[in-house]
Amino acid sequence: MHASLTMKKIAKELGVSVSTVSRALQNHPRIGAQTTEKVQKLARELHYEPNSRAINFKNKKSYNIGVVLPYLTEQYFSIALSGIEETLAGKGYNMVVMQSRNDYERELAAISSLIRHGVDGILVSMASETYNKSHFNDATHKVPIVFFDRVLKHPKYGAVYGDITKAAFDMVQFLITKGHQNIALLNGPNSLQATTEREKGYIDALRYHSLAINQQYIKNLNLTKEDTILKINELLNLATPPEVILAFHDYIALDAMEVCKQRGLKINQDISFVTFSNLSFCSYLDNPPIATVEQFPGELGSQAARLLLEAIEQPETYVPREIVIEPKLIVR
Amino acid sequence: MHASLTMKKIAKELGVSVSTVSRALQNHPRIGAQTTEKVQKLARELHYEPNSRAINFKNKKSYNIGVVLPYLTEQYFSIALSGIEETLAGKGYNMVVMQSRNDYERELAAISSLIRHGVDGILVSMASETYNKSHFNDATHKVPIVFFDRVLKHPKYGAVYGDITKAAFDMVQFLITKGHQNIALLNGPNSLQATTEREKGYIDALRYHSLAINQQYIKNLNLTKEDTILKINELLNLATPPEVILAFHDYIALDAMEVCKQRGLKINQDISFVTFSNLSFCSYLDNPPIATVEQFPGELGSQAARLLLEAIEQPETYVPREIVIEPKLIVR
DNA sequence: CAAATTTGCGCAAACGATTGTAAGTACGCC
DNA sequence: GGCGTACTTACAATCGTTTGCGCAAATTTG
Repeated sequence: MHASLTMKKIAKELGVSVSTVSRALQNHPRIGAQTTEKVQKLARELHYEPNSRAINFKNKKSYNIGVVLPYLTEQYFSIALSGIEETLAGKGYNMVVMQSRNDYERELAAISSLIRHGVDGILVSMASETYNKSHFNDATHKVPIVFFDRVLKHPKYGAVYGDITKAAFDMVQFLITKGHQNIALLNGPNSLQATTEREKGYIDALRYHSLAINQQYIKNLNLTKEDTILKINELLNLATPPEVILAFHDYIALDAMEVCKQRGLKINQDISFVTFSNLSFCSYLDNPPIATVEQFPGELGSQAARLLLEAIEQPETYVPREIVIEPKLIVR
Repeated sequence: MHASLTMKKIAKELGVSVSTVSRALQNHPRIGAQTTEKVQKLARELHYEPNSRAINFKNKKSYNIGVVLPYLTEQYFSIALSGIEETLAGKGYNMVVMQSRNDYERELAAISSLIRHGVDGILVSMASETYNKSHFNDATHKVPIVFFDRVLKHPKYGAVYGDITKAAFDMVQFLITKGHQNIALLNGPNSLQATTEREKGYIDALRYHSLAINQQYIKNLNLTKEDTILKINELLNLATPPEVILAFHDYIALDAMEVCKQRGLKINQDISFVTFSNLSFCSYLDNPPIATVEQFPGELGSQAARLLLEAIEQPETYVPREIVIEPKLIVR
């Protein structure tokens, strides 16, 4: 492995100086044509490749971007990651990926590890358990940070996210116009901004259509399966159980559907579901959620990557800003 | 951002030399107690962090590992990636992820990009369209390569994979003991080693139980949905259509099931499915494949990462080797 | 033909940290 | 008091590349 071929060797071989080799390889005009040719020929023959570690050191850049997200195995995030990869690859950057597993400590460790490894910037989709946000503040003194999807809204950070309030509003409005009245909301954890916005859209739509708001229809989940089962049972045990359940995630809907089936309810007949994530496998279900919201995670990731690259490459003119991606209602 | 605090500044501030600062921060015994204390105190106050780019340069290491796999969005690979991340993080390494999208050119570009970015080693799960393998040979002159799952078996490379032949054998044997005779195989593309092995296990099991091998029951797919639909229709159009179909992937089974349903067949009644990947959402199906093979992708990734780290950290004693992970038959 | 300009190339510093070697001081011992 | 031994710290080289500057030789100009 690695004979460690440097410019020095090429220079010695040809009896010229290292600086001449360097300039010849860059086609610098101050180097003569024959010398340039001679150097490039030998470099090609020896398969010379510049030492990226030395170049990174000199340029104070690594061309690596850190990405911190809750779970790689969640399709939503892996699609976002795909979008990020695509955008970065086009600009010569690679991505270093770490999972927070929705854990604050891990998120902290991931960010500091990325900084220690010398990434040029960081894309973050926050862990649901992140209540203390000061580590982002510390980190941003070192490298620019852009949030995507699970964002921290603050003028200091760039952020790319979907308009959850509107998505929830549209969804509820769709259900109302379909004739539904008893619509429950299986919402996410309180720590996520999206949870608040989803609830707002839900309430706004009910108000807009002059329907009563039943607080018992609104449940916040903590992302564990037990809690989902608990909360769906609470809904089904109500005097007037909901006809439609708005689940913030496909997997939540699936778990809830299981409970319904066990209780003898027929999905899309006795009770229907709509969701907030459009995962590919749902189309294979016999009774899929009747509607869903496409949030374009790939686009989210891609835009966030673009924003971060701007922060890295034009730091003088860059102003952190927020980009909103319009979600789209999909009726099955 | 970045005031670029270096040892030089600390040294100047305290009127000592840079080397003293360096050694004081390492608690080197040659530096006096007060000096060490003084340096560390100031470093703490100024939030000094060593410049990782300079250290990477000096150590000729980046503590970054490249990972090239077909698709991030395939749950199987994202689980493997999770396993890789976990193992690497424990050893102070981060991972740089790239997708080949099963395309040879992209795989090539990914590997050379990783090398240019200075990763210390590369984990690869090969693209299905990779017929020419010479780029791996070129790359391994620069950094060690370890394959996982979709491996290239060659003494030069480490490799971690599942025993597909045994898995297929066990699966077919299970079906035979359940009384099935007409078992078809929807296999992967020819370019993948696993395809050959799966076919071998399938044939071995039939032979072992003295059953005839019907070549019409064996179909190789090219991973496009159209091809899957075409091949499943060919199977169903046979004079004696199969009772059970062994699909090499859950998504293939799902697409095939769709076709069956459209043709009025009842899943798990008129025709059954078994698969070779145990994706989480299948448990939510009303009629899931009756059996599947758990291949432990996380374990695969984790072991591959361990092997690669060995190649990187003990290059003198490292000998490339193959690690086989025993798959497990799961009956639903 | 001398002066001015261009052309071609090497020297050396720089990036930030590590580390072998040297050099200085203080101490104890005979 | 001189010398060996600790002890403490500084100097300088090094990793591989880039780049400003300077110095020759070649060429053009008046």
